[in-house]
Amino acid sequence: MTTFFHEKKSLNSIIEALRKKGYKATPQRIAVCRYALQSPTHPTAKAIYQKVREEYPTISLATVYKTLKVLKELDLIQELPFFQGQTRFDPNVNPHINMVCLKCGKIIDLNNTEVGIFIQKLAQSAKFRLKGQRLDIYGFCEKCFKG
Amino acid sequence: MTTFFHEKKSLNSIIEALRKKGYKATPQRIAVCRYALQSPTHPTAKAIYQKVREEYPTISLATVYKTLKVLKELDLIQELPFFQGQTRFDPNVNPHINMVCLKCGKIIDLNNTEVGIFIQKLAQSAKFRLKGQRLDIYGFCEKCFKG
DNA sequence: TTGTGTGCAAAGCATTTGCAATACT
DNA sequence: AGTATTGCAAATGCTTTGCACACAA
Repeated sequence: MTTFFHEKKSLNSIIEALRKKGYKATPQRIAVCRYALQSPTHPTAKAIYQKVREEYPTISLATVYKTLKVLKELDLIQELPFFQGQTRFDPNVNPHINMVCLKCGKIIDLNNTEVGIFIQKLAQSAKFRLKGQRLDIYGFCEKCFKG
Repeated sequence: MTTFFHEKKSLNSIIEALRKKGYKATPQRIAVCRYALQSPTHPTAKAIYQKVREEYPTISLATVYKTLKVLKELDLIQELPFFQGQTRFDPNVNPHINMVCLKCGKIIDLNNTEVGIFIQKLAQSAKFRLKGQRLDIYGFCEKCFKG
């Protein structure tokens, strides 16, 4: 079974998760979370910054980076370093495939239930204690291939 | 079936591949190829530079980067951007799993024949024209988990 | 011989850090 | 009130680029 979208976290659960670990739920952090954790576009830090600045004009890029670091620590987000210093952030931390189009640059998540099982079996056979994964496929999406 | 090592390319075939595309087979390039294409350690550009400099003291980091760019273009190497600006280079361009140990930092290739078939099927079902892949699993290798 | 490649130094970027002022809890 | 966080500017580190000289074909 394959689906294309992941479950979005509620803001309240995020605020709770921050406080539980001793982090303060500042308006800047909440704004970054709102965008970073609910965007399906795998945004870069800069893209998050520019979006959040629309409603929070004084926020700095440094704050965005610091917040992303916290979200990573809380396991609410996954960092995906790409080529040319393009690091993207993925709020889907479950085993899934990032389908990366080499033409339009879009990244679509492929949430396939078999994926997790498959890598679990592989890890087990190599006596590897699995903690996370990053599964990218590169190529052309249907639209770009046809066009 | 799973194996841990990939077939190493001969230097002659590499020189041929360079010339065929109009690139000159300079001693610097050959030295970089010898290390980058035959190392199982997924070295960084800097590590390649330091290794090659042992026998070629005048080589510059810029030349290493330029050579790696050429090797990527010739599809002889895969670039793997990691966290904290750590970009590693993998001479194994066939579908395989990079088993990344979060403790010792070692990356071991898992060449499993099913992997390629599995992602091909997934791509097909999503009408995605597959060109390449990057499949990482993160966790602890047997040695680090036991110790 | 000719145009590509090398090596150096400088530039370009993404990300991180130090610190004084600010504001959550 | 007390301490973590913000925002700025500077620093860091990887990678790229421009250019004069060297060299592979």
